[in-house]
Amino acid sequence: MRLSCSGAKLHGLGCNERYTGGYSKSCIWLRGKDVFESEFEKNLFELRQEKLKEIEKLGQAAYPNRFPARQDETAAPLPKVRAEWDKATSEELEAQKPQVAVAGRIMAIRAQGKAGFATLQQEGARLQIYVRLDAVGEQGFSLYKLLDLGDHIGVTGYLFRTRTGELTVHVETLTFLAKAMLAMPEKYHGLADVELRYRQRYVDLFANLDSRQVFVQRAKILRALRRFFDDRGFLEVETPMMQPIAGGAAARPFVTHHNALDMNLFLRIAPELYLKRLVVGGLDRVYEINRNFRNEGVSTQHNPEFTMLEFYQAYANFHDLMDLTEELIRSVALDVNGTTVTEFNGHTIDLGKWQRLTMREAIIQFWPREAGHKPTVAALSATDSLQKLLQVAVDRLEQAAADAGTKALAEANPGESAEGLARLGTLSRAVKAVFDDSVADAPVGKSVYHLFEAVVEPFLIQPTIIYDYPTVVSPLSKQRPDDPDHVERFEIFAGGFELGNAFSELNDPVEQHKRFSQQLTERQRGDDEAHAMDEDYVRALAYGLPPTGGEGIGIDRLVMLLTGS
RNA sequence: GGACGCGUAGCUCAACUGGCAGAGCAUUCGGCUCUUAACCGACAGGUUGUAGGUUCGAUUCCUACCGCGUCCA
Repeated sequence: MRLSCSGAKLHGLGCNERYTGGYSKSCIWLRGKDVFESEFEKNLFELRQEKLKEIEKLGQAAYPNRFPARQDETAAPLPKVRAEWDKATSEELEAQKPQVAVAGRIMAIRAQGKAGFATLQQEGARLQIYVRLDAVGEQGFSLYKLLDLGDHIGVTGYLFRTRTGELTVHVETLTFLAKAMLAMPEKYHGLADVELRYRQRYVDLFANLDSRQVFVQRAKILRALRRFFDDRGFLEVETPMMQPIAGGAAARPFVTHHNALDMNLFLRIAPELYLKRLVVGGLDRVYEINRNFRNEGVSTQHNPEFTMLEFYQAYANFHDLMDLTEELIRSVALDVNGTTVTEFNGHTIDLGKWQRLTMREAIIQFWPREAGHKPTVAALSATDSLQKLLQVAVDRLEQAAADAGTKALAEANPGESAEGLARLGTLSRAVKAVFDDSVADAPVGKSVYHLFEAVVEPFLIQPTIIYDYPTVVSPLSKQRPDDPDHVERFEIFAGGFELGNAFSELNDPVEQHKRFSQQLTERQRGDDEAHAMDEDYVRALAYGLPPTGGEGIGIDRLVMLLTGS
């Protein structure tokens, strides 16, 4: 049940830091007969092939094997040149005439008769080159004239500054490296089409430097996470991606087929049950950073595959994990950004300052004033009092939403009230849904949980730990010794969404079997995301799982939060 | 699944109340030896998402479908 009870939640929003090409039905390069997306592209491709032949006639290979630009160095040549010489003055360059050899993709090209400029890009860095007929010779200049936006070339020459002060390579030799056979995105607006940006991530990457930056930041975050766990004696492991029973979360799985065994397998929705099997086996501290797959809608804000960190620590409980989590988020933020403060969705969020609330405290604290008097803990603990409470709340919220609508119509200046109106509309619908669900024979804990999701979760902007979860929505968590209706579980929130989920692991095989059976009941009541029975997991617990705390954190969301994307 | 919006040249976008479908960039050709959204000149580029309807006439109005976006579920 790591991340989380409404399967769609945790992997929501921009998974835009990963390569995600290929979900579209639209024409894809080299698939079937639709090689080209238009006549224009087809003509361009043919034209560029002609140009390639011309380039070969100049004695250059169309697809050479290498460009010897200091390949032994650890840093790429072009960014290195920029770093080394960016501050050198025109006079210093004039005196030294530093020889350089750089390669890159042509991102801009401006020819003017017998001379011209181009901008090369490598590893996100750019450097201008200046090509003159009298410096590169007839053959070199003929090659320059055959170049297109997007081509890869290598040049040697010396550095200087132009009249406008830009660091530039005065080219002496030009080496053709590879041709762009398709048109680059429009140079001013760039690649704007969002769907294209996702489908053709490779274009987005070289065309939009901020797109590249998210990859770099993501790698930093993953390094920081691994360092954090490695330093604390955790072992990184990889558990099965294909599972006979897709457990550990509430979500619909993808199905695949194993031919030799002639059996269906599921792509995992969570690694949880396998990681705890490892703890049974004596790997006391383990973590895994890997993909999960959940069979739901596809959009730019919703990816069916997403990355999750899960970790387990034997002899720890959920209190220990609260401390560890705060430390983890704080230290990763400091590692990556040098500060715990981040800007996200117009909010300033301090990942170094946490508050802790029980679920019922949070509902009381965030209770919308339009919904009437704040409820009491007692009212949130029994089915009939909760239903009465919800009935009043729904009536008040619907009335408030209607009043706000009338008022907005009456006022000439909608601006601020429109926002309040949207909030009230959303709130009243969400609470109404909880009310409608609670009327049946649903357990009170489930309604409280859904009420929390409706009135609290979207408003948890600053980092918050919510604990005391109802047992009924937590089939893998250990009950509180003093209150069997609640479990030792917490979730972490920031920026208005769930970031992670943790609990003291249920390690009593008899109780675990009972919980799985309860889930089967929920499934029969129509909850097709309720957990399936996993007898082998119960068997593993029967060998003895030490008291253990476990947690899952959604990496894509953490990246969004830390990069403000 | 619902509401609203959008769909016009390769890209970004115009086109009044229904009256000859346009611009910038990119492409092609010509000119230009310090440009940088280079500039100047010329050519080319279109089944206005698809199918139907209203009309003398539809990019424009109507209906259905397809695709995309935003909000909601």
